[in-house]
Amino acid sequence: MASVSSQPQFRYTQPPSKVLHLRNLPWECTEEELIELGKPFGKVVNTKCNVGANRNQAFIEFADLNQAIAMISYYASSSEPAQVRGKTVYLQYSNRQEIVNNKTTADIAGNVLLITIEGQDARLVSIDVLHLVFSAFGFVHKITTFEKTAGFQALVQFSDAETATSAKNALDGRIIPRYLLSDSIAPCTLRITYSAHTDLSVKFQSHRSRDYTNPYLPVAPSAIDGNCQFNLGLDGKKLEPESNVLLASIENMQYAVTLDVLHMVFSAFGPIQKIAMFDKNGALQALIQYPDIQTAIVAKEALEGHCIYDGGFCKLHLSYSRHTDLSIKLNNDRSRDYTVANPALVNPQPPVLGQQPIQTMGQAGHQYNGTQYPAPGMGQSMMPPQPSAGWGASDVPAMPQSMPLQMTNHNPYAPPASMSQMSHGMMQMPGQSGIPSPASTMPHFRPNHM
DNA sequence: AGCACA
Repeated sequence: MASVSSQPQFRYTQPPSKVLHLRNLPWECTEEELIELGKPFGKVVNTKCNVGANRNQAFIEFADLNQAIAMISYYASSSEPAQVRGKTVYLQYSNRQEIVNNKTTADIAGNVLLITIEGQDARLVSIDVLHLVFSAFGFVHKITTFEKTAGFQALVQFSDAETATSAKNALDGRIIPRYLLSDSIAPCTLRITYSAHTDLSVKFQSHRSRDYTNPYLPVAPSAIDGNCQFNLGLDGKKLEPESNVLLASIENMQYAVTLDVLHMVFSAFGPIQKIAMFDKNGALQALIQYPDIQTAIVAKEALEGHCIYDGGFCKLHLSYSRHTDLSIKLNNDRSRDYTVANPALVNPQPPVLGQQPIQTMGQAGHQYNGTQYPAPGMGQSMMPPQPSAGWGASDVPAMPQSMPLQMTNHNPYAPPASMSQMSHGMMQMPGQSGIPSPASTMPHFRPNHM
């Protein structure tokens, strides 16, 4: 009972070390918090956080072995467990005697972030979605994407390391908000480190790379047509069971497409029960519900690839939605239930911020399971330094609605400042004022028109 | 909730 020397080491027989191993830490745990935790027991000379596959482990190294013993002993007999922000932290002696800090390029702050997108459908995350996500923290200069053994990755270039750091701190380990992705895309987790790059080289605007500082950069031929898998949801990429609800993506939307326009176009094939419009991947999408699958099939076959307007404008791409019955909360300019003759619903409600029939954009922050993270840089005028909402409540919900189409139109690109000035989706496409509105331009849908 | 290293 006394002899332990050659036994495997169990938790109660771990030999003391001035290094303590901590687990079950919260995501946001910082070096400072580790120091706070250890400080009552001695001098913390080194820490290492975000350790392990889940990055919820850490190490604390004390100056003296007795200090580590004091901490272990204290919590061994304390009725209160060690905690970081209310979360119980489990402590034990490390099996090493000192912390080895391998500072790599991934740890050295820089203005370019290396993003690894994890998830079954990571490759389907468009560069526009990434741009949207990262723009919440400051002007994004450039993005390149590529495929490596690590999976689908992107480099995102900010002006400076501070902006990059705020984005990294806020987004590392988070998922891309669901409302930014097609319904059928599996959750995508972002893993973020610093890149050693300082200035990315982008030759073309394409589906793989963008330079947002240079609107005159030529568009890569591959991005002009054909290669639009990202905008299309998952057409052809995945098995899509037929459905009475069609998902329509509208490409090259030089003209506004209204609910009434969609109703008119899709009504040609049968009665429409419901329509819900929303922005996704920076493009307009709509769900159109027919009473039956057969009608939807006919409509899809007839309309796929056709344009609502002459000249290749507002090209439709259709897929089958997973929905079978849309939930329309209220009738407004973006969603309508044609089956309900409820007077209360017939008159459009006043506009609601971030209104979304399918998902409530205003609550998007809840995608993050209530975990709070620091304010994006753009929020400072509205919020104190440590707001509770991140981009969930104030910033990003406005953006999907205001996102200009970037590849399919040739608007002058919004200047950097506008991104942080944007509020509540009010940014209209610049340079479009001379184009007749669809209200005065009857959409002449022609089945044979390409 | 169980030991780090791009």
